[in-house]
Amino acid sequence: MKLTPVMEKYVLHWGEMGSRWGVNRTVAQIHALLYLAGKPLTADEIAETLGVARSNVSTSLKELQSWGLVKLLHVKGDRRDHFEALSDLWDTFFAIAENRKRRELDPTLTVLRECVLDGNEDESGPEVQRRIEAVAKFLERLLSWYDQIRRLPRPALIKLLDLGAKIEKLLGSKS
Amino acid sequence: MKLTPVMEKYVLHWGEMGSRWGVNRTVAQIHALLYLAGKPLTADEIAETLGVARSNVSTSLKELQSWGLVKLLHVKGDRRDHFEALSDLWDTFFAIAENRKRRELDPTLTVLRECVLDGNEDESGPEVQRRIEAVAKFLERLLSWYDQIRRLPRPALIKLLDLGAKIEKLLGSKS
DNA sequence: CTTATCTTTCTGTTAAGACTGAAATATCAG
DNA sequence: CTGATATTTCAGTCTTAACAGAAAGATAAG
Repeated sequence: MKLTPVMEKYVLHWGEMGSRWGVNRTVAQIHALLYLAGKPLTADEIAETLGVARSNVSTSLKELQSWGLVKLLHVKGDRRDHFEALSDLWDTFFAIAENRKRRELDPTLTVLRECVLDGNEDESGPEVQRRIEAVAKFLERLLSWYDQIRRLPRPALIKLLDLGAKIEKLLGSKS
Repeated sequence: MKLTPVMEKYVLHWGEMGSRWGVNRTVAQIHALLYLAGKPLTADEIAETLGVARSNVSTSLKELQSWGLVKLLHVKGDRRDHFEALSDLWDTFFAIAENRKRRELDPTLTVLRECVLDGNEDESGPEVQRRIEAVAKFLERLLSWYDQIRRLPRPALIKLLDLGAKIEKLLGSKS
């Protein structure tokens, strides 16, 4: 698959952003490529297009699949695996958010709770304990909000987004 | 400054999370330490407490200040600089969000817009252009929402958070 | 069963960036 | 101005993680 200048720019930038977000550059590039391609590609095509080792593509695809961002499928009359990215951006967004939450936020919350529990038999005065509890509470609040928002039907989500700060009026009147 | 077991656990975990989020581990640890300390510390105290080089602390503090997460202040009768973390969690949250947005999302949006503009003289059919535009629009929407939410007065923010999915009802009735 | 094709795992290399310790610079007191 | 103290910059070392290439492992066709 040949990349046009714009496609290349998009793919390269996505890779760059990926590495800032703790995502392997190649993984991000592959995801970008699959998203743009809009049709299933084989691992070989990907490797050739991006100029990376075949083995690297294999590993990256596995990771993308584990994140649920890429699906494996087969094309009739072809033995090779083909790969395709999610096309819906909201699905993509939540897939990423969900994974990051699970890998980063959830463990943090666990540790924070442990810290709160251990607080009693620790010499770090009440002030420190209060601070740690505050962080725990803050994270819990944020996560529980996210969990609820995530389940909203798509139209409600969009409405909420488009409403923006005007939400303030609604809040004021109702609660 | 001596760390109790709980404080150490908190600081170490925060450092660990930092590195996952693309933040230097030491930077994150220092921030955690300052948050827990609740009083201004000197660079030397920090270096000794965390067991890292003094120079490393200097660089990290500079970064934390540039993010607006840590303030420099002086204690009467002491020539040394003292450092203190923001104590309000919402302020901290938005300081971090704001910086990440500026460093990561804004540049991405710029690139996406360039891609859309360059799309005309590019050979990558209309389907690819449509996809890139979709991403640009999605990001724009998200960012504009964030910009508005960020400005909400604290109580409104909390109300919004506590409301969670019940927001759906409000949305349905009003718009 | 055998061969051809495709995929994954493994190991050594390389590159990026964090970190240290030393040297340089700045700031204040006397 | 001089000495003492505090801070920053810099150059080299060390660590970590991405990556390529080779080898091993699957899987399907014939």
